[in-house]
Amino acid sequence: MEKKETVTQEIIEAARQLFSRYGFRKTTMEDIARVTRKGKSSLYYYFKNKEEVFRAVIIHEASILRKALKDATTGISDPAKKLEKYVMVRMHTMKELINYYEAVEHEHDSHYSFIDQLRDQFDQDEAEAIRHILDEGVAQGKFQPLDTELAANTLVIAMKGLEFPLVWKGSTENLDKRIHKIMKILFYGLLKR
Amino acid sequence: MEKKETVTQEIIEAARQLFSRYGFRKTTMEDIARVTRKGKSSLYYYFKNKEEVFRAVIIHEASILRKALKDATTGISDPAKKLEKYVMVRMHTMKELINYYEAVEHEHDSHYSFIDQLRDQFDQDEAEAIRHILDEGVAQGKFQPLDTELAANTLVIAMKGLEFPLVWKGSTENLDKRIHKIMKILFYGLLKR
DNA sequence: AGAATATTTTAACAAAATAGTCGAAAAAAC
DNA sequence: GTTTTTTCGACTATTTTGTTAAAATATTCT
Repeated sequence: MEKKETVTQEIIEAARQLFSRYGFRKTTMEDIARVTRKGKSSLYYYFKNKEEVFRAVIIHEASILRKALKDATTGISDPAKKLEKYVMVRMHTMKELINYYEAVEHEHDSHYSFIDQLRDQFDQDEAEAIRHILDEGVAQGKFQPLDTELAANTLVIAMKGLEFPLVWKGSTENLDKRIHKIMKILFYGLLKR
Repeated sequence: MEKKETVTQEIIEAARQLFSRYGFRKTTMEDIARVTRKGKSSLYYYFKNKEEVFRAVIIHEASILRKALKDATTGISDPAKKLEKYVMVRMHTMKELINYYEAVEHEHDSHYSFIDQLRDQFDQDEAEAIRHILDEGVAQGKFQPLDTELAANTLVIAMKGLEFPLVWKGSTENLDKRIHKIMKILFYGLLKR
């Protein structure tokens, strides 16, 4: 009945911890089983395979991120501030997810195309969310009239560009400064006046 | 010549990072090789096996800890403050070494007796260092006369007792409070007056 | 109760990963 | 140019790991 759903969630939570700490490769089904206090085989009653567990975790995390972004920006009316807040939260949250990244980026060669699929989906959603903010800005006469779809895509690419150094050095101050700098450049080209 | 020593140190440093992040089990020789930009086989020119690398790392860390303790306490003349500082630094540094712990504690059953050896040696050194501080306190008339050897051993055991909850929750504030509390209790039973 | 269904465990196995070996090539020292 | 030191790739043996199927156990329903 609902038991299955509960256990599924427990497994996802356990897997989330492990994946985020050790990455996909170094996390074994046995690790997950141990944390959930189950036999390794029992996991296969809830998930078809390891990849499915990973997919579930990623989707779960993505929804968390989406909610965080929504919560952080809903109160803000000024589009510029909203955009900056969005980028800020997005980058900081993404900082927690580096290990998934690493797990994914490195063995990108082989058969992990489902990740690319998820990523593309997420990028698309993100571009749309940003475009919405940009449209708002244009409608309010705060932003210059522009191709918001193109601009949104550009911003997504820029954020992805910022992610890579994030993997290397975990210094939060530098990240904030970098974000601020880029946002400022962006705004001075974007804002009317 | 000295090249060998240099490379050995580089390997130890790389292994240190990896072991502390992933633990003994999840760190592979290939991981270490990758970080040091060497072929996996090359490592065996410097170390007999994985266990040897681990041993070298542990020994290195132990010496670091010893130095940190010495540096932190040498300037302090008041034995009570010195003792508190010692415990504080020791616990906080130990916090970084949890992953070694995990790596060791879990597969304690099998052939890792060399760890116990190292641990015993370290405990002994520690007890001696603490006893020295206690002796000083007694000599200065700040501490009640007491069996300093017994007291030192007790303190070592107390610190080890504090380590376990440390594995569970990483909250630094709670740790500080707990340490403070214990130290206070200890001092009120220890200090003259 | 016992039948039907849901969940867990056991045992097994193939494929992948991993620790460790060896000899030969490269590089460095002499 | 010979010797010594260092690196590396190919190979092997062993262990780990993902996955499956069937048996065992627990839970729910009638």
